[in-house]
Amino acid sequence: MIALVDCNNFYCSCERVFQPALENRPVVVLSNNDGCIVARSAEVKALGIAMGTPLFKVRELIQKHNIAVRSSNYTLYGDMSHRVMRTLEAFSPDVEIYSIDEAFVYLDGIRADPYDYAARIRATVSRHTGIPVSLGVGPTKTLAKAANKLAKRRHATETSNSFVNNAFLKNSAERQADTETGLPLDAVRKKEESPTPKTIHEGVAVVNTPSEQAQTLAVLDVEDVWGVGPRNARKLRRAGITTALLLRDADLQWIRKTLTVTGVRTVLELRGQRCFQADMTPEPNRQIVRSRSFGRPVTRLEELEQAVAMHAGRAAEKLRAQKSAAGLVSVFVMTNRHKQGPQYGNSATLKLAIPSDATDTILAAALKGLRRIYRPGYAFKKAGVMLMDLSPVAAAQPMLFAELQAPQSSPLDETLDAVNRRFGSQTLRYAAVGFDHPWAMRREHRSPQYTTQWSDLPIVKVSGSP
DNA sequence: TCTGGGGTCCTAGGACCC
DNA sequence: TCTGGGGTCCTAGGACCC
Repeated sequence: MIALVDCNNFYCSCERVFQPALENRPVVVLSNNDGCIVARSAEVKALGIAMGTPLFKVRELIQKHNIAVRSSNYTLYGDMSHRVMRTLEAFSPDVEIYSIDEAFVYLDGIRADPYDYAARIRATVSRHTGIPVSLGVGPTKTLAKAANKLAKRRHATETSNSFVNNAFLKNSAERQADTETGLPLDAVRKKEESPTPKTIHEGVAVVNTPSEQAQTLAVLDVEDVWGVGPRNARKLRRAGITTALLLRDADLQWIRKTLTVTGVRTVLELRGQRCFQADMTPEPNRQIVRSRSFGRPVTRLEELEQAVAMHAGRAAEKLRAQKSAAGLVSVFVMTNRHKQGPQYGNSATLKLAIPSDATDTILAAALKGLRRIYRPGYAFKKAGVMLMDLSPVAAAQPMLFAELQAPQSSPLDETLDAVNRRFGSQTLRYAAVGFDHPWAMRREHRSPQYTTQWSDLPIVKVSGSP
């Protein structure tokens, strides 16, 4: 069996751990530049604010419901994620970290009852980190994902009842029935009690026996299946496949034709056959991208150069961290497509004579590319650097006639990385990055870096003490 | 005023090889 | 008059994930 552990509203939960006053308040966390809402507490979801909504569109709702707003604080979230993952590793030798807030925990060889074990994991993560998690357990990754959806619904029912209109808890069939019958929500909720009382409770769901599988998939909308995106969901719905159960039982030939092999794998996984293997030791990335929107429009080449130099430097750091060298350096700029006015976007890709991980080489290539694509008279919104054709440093292939004496790694970069690891990113940087960045990202609501900055440590006041 | 960032995999079609 | 068959590699674009 495989358990999918998913942190609930992860970024919001991180904020709450260090500011308990947020506990019973609706909370949102914003994307870079404070642009969109990328994380919502249960209360906010219940208000119907969608993932990815631009902040300026819901200003009034935020006022009205006293929603707490935070800029994203990736230093904090990254550290909290690490703590959660370390805790999980105590429960199984095989933990696959899938994203910042999710991990597959393999329970093969673990004797305990899966439900009890999952409940213990949940309680321990909560005690060690303060982060609430949901666990879905099933024989394949896709079924574990499905079980997790069920576990989350249950959890949400328990925590957000004061905000209700729990429309999002039910699948569309039930949503429909609900408006038709006009039944009070509580009555509706009783109808959807778990298949077997013990298998779904308190943020944990186990989907194992054939009947558990069928009952779970029957109440899951087809778009909620892992691997089915909005495009394919529309195709499936047009063909009458509206639930995960109908997808599971669909004709494989037809699926192959309509959704390619990716779809076939998903269907087989729903049938209990493992197609997505465990991946405990992730391969290095095949491509590295660093880009940011600007806090305000940028028109001058010099400012773009500083931004591109910064992205090139950070991309190179990431490259060195995974011990790769890049063969191709690409740079891109674009204007704001949401705005009136002349639009322009372009990219340039340069091939390095020898694959390199050196900041100076990559930075020089990126700036060269930028000067090639820059056009005056445009208000740029975003710039970025992309590294491709990556290979392990040890195996870097020089071109036949290139000079061979190029060093594999520069002592300068090694020092730069060491200093920045210790004193923080960008402590030491190339002069091309510059100093004042009026175009820098906006983060007006950022919380302190509680766990990674001495100066930001939370202070505990004991009552009665000064 | 204000609209994120970073990835992967698959396929079709073109270019090319013998 | 007649114009094969089989293969690889690369890339752009689409779809998905968080």
